[in-house]
Amino acid sequence: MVSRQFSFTEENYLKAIYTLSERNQSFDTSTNEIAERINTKPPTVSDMLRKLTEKKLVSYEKYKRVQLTKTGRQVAILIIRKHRLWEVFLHDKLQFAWDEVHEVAEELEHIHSEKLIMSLEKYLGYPKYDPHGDPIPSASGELNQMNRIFLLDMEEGQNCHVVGVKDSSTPFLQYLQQLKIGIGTKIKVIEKIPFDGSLIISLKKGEQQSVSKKFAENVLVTG
Amino acid sequence: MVSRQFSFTEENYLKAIYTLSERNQSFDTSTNEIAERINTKPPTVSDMLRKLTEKKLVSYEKYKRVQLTKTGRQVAILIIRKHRLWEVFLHDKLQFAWDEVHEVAEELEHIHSEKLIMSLEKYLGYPKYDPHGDPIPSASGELNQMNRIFLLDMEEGQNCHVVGVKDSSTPFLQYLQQLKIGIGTKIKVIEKIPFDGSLIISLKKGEQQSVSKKFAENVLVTG
DNA sequence: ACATAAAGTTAGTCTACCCTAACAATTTTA
DNA sequence: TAAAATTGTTAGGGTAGACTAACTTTATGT
Repeated sequence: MVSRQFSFTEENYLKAIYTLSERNQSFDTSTNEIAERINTKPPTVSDMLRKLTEKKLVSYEKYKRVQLTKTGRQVAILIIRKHRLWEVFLHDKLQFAWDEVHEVAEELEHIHSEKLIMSLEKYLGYPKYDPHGDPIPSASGELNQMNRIFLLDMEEGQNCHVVGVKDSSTPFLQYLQQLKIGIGTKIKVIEKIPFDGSLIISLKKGEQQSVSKKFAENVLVTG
Repeated sequence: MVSRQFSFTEENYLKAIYTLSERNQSFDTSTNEIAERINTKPPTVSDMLRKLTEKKLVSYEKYKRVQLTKTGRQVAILIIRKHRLWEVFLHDKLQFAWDEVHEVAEELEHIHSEKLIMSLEKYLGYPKYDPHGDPIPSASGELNQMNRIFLLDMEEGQNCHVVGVKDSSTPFLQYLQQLKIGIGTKIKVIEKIPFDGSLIISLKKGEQQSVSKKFAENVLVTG
């Protein structure tokens, strides 16, 4: 099995390549994108890509774009699994706020112990999603994507509940908290204003409020 | 406050120096002792000692013995605090066995987050001792030592309960498990055999058994 | 299309941490 | 107390991961 064999740094590269690849739906990424994401300079990334290529974790030819190999993707997904399980622990058990879990999980995700993560998962009750609504991969690396759409794409009169966010910056998460919107919050779309794309929504009986287009395109709900 | 400023490696050196210093009651230690404990070679230790001296974490002159400074000791104790709290977590919450907690805690102890460790401590109910019976330092670095003696030093007829072990090797911990002896187990010393130093003890009503001198000098009990 | 901009790589350094071989200081012991 | 043994340091070198400066390849724009 895949375990114990990669350095802290290598793991971070794999995770970055995975995340960046997922978002460009060409499923690949570039030297500069990686450099920016992990706060290094492009030459450092070039070096690491050579190394990861030798280890058959990425497929890469110089001056071209990078892609994870099957093995590389597997490793990346297991790190993300650990990251998200730790986020659940921090939020559910230690009462960390939505916007505080990420930073600590960045460190915890590198703890190498198969048994630890299996026990943690059991202890947390086999959660399917992390506090931001992102799905938690299974031990075998499967990731069950839910049918998620943006709040913006809901029709008037429809009900839904929040399952995640696109933007997970602190200001946005704090705004959500202020609006008392979190994972699981039920929302009904009352009206969509064509003029500026804003929405009038209600949270519980009677509590209506208006949210901007920008807000609505950063909230993920079940369709 | 002391936080975030030391590398994984530096933290391991400080912890090793602390532990070794405590056991030689001269409260200092030597290059070779450190090298052996952290599996490096003496020259590597020499280098690191120079570095730690510059950072005022140890007081040290070359060819002499090393001692932690007040700051150095404080840092070491906070790492030990983290180590032991994680051990409690692994044992109490994730059901890790006595002899499985140490290795994983070696990694977890280096997670840098004041808030994490304070929350964890609260979540665990402010435990005073880890699963091996070693005391957990407070956030301010105080360590309340209990009045512990070896089982060997008990008198015939006396009652006590187990609070820790001296040897924490896997074979010993597994033997303890087999004997159904753990932290908190109540023991009555029935008889001490002068010939070989072995003891006859009883755990509950009637369940008597014999344990060797070697065994009895590795079990810590309240006196 | 070809000059220029953008992206990516190579070359040469740097620091942290580790090593072996050789040497120096200290402690032990005859 | 002086030779031998132990302990500790210095010198020189290695690898991982980072950097800047200079160069090469690919993409872009009129």
